[in-house]
Amino acid sequence: MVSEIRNNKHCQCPVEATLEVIGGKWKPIILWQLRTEKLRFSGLQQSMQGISPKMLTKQLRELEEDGLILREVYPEIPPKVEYSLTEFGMTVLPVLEALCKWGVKYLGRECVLDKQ
Amino acid sequence: MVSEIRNNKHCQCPVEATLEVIGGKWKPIILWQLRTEKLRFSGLQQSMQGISPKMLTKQLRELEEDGLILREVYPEIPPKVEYSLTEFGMTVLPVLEALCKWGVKYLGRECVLDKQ
DNA sequence: CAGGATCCGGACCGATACTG
DNA sequence: CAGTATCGGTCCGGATCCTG
Repeated sequence: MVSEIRNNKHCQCPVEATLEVIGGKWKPIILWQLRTEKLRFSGLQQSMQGISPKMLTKQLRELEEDGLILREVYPEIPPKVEYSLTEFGMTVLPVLEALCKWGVKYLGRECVLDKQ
Repeated sequence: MVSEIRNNKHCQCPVEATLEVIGGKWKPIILWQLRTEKLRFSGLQQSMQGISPKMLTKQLRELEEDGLILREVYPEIPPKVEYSLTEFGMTVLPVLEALCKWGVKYLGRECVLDKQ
């Protein structure tokens, strides 16, 4: 199923595959929020300024399909759903940190250029 | 200029900024191709199965704006243009390798799942 | 050779309203 | 509370044709 999606998008290349998984607009933030704690849907929504429920749902489902996060539903009224990183999901954190580190360098460099 | 683009896309976050820079569909491949050698437009086009000239141009211009690659025009007829990595562009290679490494893990895991 | 111009479908993504 | 449904705008990216 997941591989079908991948194949549709011609993702033989590991780099592209990774970008498909974590490259979604909100996915890095979601993963980062879940790094230290389980969060509920509303918790995530609040911690991410202004994301629409539709988008949040979509990104969460994709991350779940890709095995990075776990979705736990508690059969209660009102409903309660908790999201957390899987073990595999945690393996992506160093990648995010690498991206972040380079991003800092890039943004800093950009400012220098702007001042010239 | 670059920062305006960035700001339009709300890129305060270093991770997102990085993804904007290298997240383009063909950009990782371009950067990877230029890792070891200068290449001409046609050379790049051949090494990347089926990219249209429009897209290649666009991605190259963006990478140039972001300071990752250098565009050298030789005033000849017929025209000759060579693309190469800048020093700054080389600093992104380890990031690509991190993405690649995790991608291999992800794709391998995916195959395992598919066989079950 | 290295692209620019144009057209177009579809994906991405936001806003809003509604529901079990 | 945790979503779904619907609408609509923007942009990505491919195909095709054209040019200095």
